Amino acid sequence: MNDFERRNRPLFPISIVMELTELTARQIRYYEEQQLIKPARTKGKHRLFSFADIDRLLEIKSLLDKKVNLAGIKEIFRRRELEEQEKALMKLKSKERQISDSELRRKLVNEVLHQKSKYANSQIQGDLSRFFH
Amino acid sequence: MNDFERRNRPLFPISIVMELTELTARQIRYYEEQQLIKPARTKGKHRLFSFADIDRLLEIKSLLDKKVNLAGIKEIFRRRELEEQEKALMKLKSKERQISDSELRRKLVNEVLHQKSKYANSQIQGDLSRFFH
DNA sequence: AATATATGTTAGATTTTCTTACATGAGATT
DNA sequence: AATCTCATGTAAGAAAATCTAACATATATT
Repeated sequence: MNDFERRNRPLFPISIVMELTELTARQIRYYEEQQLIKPARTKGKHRLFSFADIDRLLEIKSLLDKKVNLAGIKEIFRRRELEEQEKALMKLKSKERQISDSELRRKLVNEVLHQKSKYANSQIQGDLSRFFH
Repeated sequence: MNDFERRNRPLFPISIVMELTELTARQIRYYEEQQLIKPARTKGKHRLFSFADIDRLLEIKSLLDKKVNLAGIKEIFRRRELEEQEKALMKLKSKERQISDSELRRKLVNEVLHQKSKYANSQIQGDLSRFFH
């Protein structure tokens, strides 16, 4: 289980989340209705919250304190997610570059080891060849 | 909130603990009956488990796999708790010793600063006193 | 004044958990 | 072999927790 899975694993019933966040059930459900959080559900439709959900709720609370309305909070979250996607993409690309770099290096080493250099048939080799055999 | 409080905070309903430990409700309740765990309760008597409880349950499971019976597991837990109490005591004592050491140091410094040294009225001071005032 | 937003409250239905009691399979004991 | 003990399964009925939906309301916005 990686960090992402640990943070997003559904674990907590609403009663515990109420305690941890000092929000009412009504507030929590309303924020879900407004799509600021998407807690998991049991088979019986009871909500199950993750650590990530709780963090979000705490942030919602703090932003509401700063008079940001729910639309604003939603937008803030949306932007952060875009940023994070962006970052993930950059990371992926950088990994791809790394891979192709190392691939390139591997090929070059291979060529050198097997004398498949571009210059294998070049003037230079021709020029030097008289010193061999 | 310190580490102890974090590990012992009642958070999880039995359904989640069942998932995390792969134990049945019957098993979990039975282990409680045998006093191997003591989960907290809500006002309405529903069990609430902490991270520490979950760790214990996983250990119970692993020991049962090794054919240790519940009495054995209980004894193992009891011994570990005694050891831990022991350690906590040693730590406390060492802290006390530290405190009395620093107290002693403070007093010595105080004495030196205020010329309350044993030697304040010694020959030596008497000898040097003629060079002053 | 009318509207929108965020939250409170209540009611009835559904889900989850509780306790208690009886059942059972595998080993240990007689 | 019969009996006992231990750990677990299963079922029933009660109680607690959560759900959704609806209506209520205070404050801010238009």
